[in-house]
Amino acid sequence: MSTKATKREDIERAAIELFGQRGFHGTSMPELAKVAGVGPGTIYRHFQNKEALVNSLYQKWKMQLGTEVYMNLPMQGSWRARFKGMWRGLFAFNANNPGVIDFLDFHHHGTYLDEQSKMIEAQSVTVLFALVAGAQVEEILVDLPPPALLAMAYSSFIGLVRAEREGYIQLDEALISLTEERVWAMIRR
Amino acid sequence: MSTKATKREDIERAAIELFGQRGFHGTSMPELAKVAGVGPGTIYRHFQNKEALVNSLYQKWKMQLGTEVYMNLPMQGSWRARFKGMWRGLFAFNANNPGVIDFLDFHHHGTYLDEQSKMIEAQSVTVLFALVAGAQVEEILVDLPPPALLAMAYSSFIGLVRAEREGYIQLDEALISLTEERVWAMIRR
Amino acid sequence: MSTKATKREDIERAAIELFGQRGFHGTSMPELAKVAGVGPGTIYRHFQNKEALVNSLYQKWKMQLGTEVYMNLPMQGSWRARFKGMWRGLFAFNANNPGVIDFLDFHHHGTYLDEQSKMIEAQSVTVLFALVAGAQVEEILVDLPPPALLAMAYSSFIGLVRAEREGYIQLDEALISLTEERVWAMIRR
Amino acid sequence: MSTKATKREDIERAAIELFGQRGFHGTSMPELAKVAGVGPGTIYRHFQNKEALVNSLYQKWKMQLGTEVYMNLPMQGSWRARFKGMWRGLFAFNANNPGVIDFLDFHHHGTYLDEQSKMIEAQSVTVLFALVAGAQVEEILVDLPPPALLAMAYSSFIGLVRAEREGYIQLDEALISLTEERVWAMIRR
DNA sequence: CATGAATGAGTTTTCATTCAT
DNA sequence: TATGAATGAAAACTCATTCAT
Repeated sequence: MSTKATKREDIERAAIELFGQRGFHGTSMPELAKVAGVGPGTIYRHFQNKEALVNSLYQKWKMQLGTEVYMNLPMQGSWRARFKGMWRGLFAFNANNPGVIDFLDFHHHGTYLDEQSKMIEAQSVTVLFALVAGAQVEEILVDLPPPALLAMAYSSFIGLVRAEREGYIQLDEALISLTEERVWAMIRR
Repeated sequence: MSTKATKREDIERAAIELFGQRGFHGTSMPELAKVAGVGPGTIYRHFQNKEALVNSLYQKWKMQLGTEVYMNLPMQGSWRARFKGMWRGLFAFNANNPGVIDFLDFHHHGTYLDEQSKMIEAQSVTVLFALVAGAQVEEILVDLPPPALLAMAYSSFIGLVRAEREGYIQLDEALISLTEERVWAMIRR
Repeated sequence: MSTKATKREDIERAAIELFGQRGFHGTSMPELAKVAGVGPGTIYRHFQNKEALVNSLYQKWKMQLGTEVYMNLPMQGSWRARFKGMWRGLFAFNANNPGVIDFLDFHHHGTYLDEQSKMIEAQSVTVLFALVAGAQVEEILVDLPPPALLAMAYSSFIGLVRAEREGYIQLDEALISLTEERVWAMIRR
Repeated sequence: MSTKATKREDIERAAIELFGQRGFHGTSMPELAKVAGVGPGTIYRHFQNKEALVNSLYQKWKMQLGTEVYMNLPMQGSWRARFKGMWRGLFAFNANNPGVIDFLDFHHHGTYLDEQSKMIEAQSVTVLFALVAGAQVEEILVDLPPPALLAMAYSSFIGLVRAEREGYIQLDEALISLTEERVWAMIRR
């Protein structure tokens, strides 16, 4: 566990937190450095500049989210089981990586995202569209445009995470389970 | 149609557009002035400063949204009819005031929102919680914490608006009707 | 008494007051217009610009001060009587034209004074130097460099005016008379 | 001799010079930075803003002036000796800290002075009033209101400093001594 | 490698001045 | 002639980035 690795992680943690709360332009580098417990100059030993920092984080976590959620998705079970896996995977990811969902959602359409970030975003969307379309072919999911279906389901997740962050609810096992049932009721045929 | 009113409206339109797309800190005043077609100094004849501008818009539109959606809400009809009214009202509002939903959602948790803005936000949330709780007492809506139920439903709306803005879907009458059915399926007992 | 004359006078009065209190750069034209009770544009119908306004006032009052003080200066009396006349003349001028002494003193060395203003300033100084030198030749005044003698005497006047403006003293007949005696004691041989 | 201390001192020197010559509002920060030989942003690393800068300087030098002049004031000598000490102390201060007297006099009544600055000003005035009143009780000084006496004496000092700055006189030992005699003649009973 | 003082380009904001009414 | 809304150049101030230590 070298010092470099630790400092870099401190910076990344602080960046997720501040970018997720105040946004990219609302977060200054000296502020970020202070929260990370490093000097402003140190950030530039690990990231070329502010844009490189957001993009690095966006790509890392967008891919991480995809990976973790897919790992929770049983490939041979029923569609219902798969959805259950995804839903639980999303909340597990959020619980294990606090602030990351906010960060990803906030920076979703930033003008500072580079080609790589946009590509990863587009790919993950494409994969999900295909998944939904597949379930529709099998007459499992309701027959709406996949982007609409996905938007409603994923936004529901986002909304619940936000509601918890704002202190309105507590996302425990029971609530995750209940909400999973309701969202399934929304999207299933 | 005085010049003053027109300039102020131009500024407000440009601010809704740019703040909604790039955020508060991501929008510069000269940029905003250019889009509004006025000189930078002119903005300050109508709004004390940048913060006063966002807050003015936030308050105006948050209240407008509440008013318009409630006006579409039949007070003596069934709960189902009421929900249908609200859902249609939300999309009508979005269609009539493009960009405003994005603006309100983006600035929802800004550190630059003043007390007045936070109060309006809190009030609108309180009213909706009460509405949901009422429907739960009558065993119409599913028995989840009202904030959770509301978060899922409202976020679904937000998600659909975003999906349209990003070009994935077209929010026509048919789709609004279908999504209304699906969201109702999610929240009803 | 045309409207124009009145407005111009209102502007001049406001300018003397504000320039004398906050200085040239510390006074804004809209502010000045408000105190004068006119629109900002109106000032520019009477004065080419802000600099022309100060210079006009500086020249007018510097000359007026010279004239009034000289009119109180008996040409055939004793030097003592002449000084008494000047001293009384200065305070009479200050009483009749409140704020003007502050204005003249404040703007004494402004970079915005034009050639004409500087010439009037220089002339009035030259005349006074000659007067002092004359009294020294007659062995009436103490033998210091005229600028030094003048600086001490005139500054004493300024100091008294300031002290009254700040509320420390009341410049009534008695005090003017007493201070005249003391300043004469300072400068006489 | 750290770089930080030097830069801060450069800024303070430039500020005394420019504020003393052109006034607070007549001096721009970039201009000040250029004279100080630093970047505009550097000023803000040492002073919160322009007002904090003037106030810091005003307080520092007002107190320094008081201290230095009092140190030259023999406590057991005659009143005459005390006055001589003060008068010499004032000119010594002016010679050692060129521009500071102009700065203090110019900013004496600025609207940008904060409570702390006004308090220091008020305190120094109060102390001097008491000193004068004490000398009057002992029938040393002439019986005028202390503020009037003080105004005349201190203004004479200011007038002499200004006259030198404008090139009319040279404040050498001899002239300081002679003016001291004349001012004493003015204020003594 | 890490730092943080220094920088200057860019931001928010002010204000002298203009000009359509 | 008087106005005041509008302007844009210039002011105060911020902050991403650099570089000497």
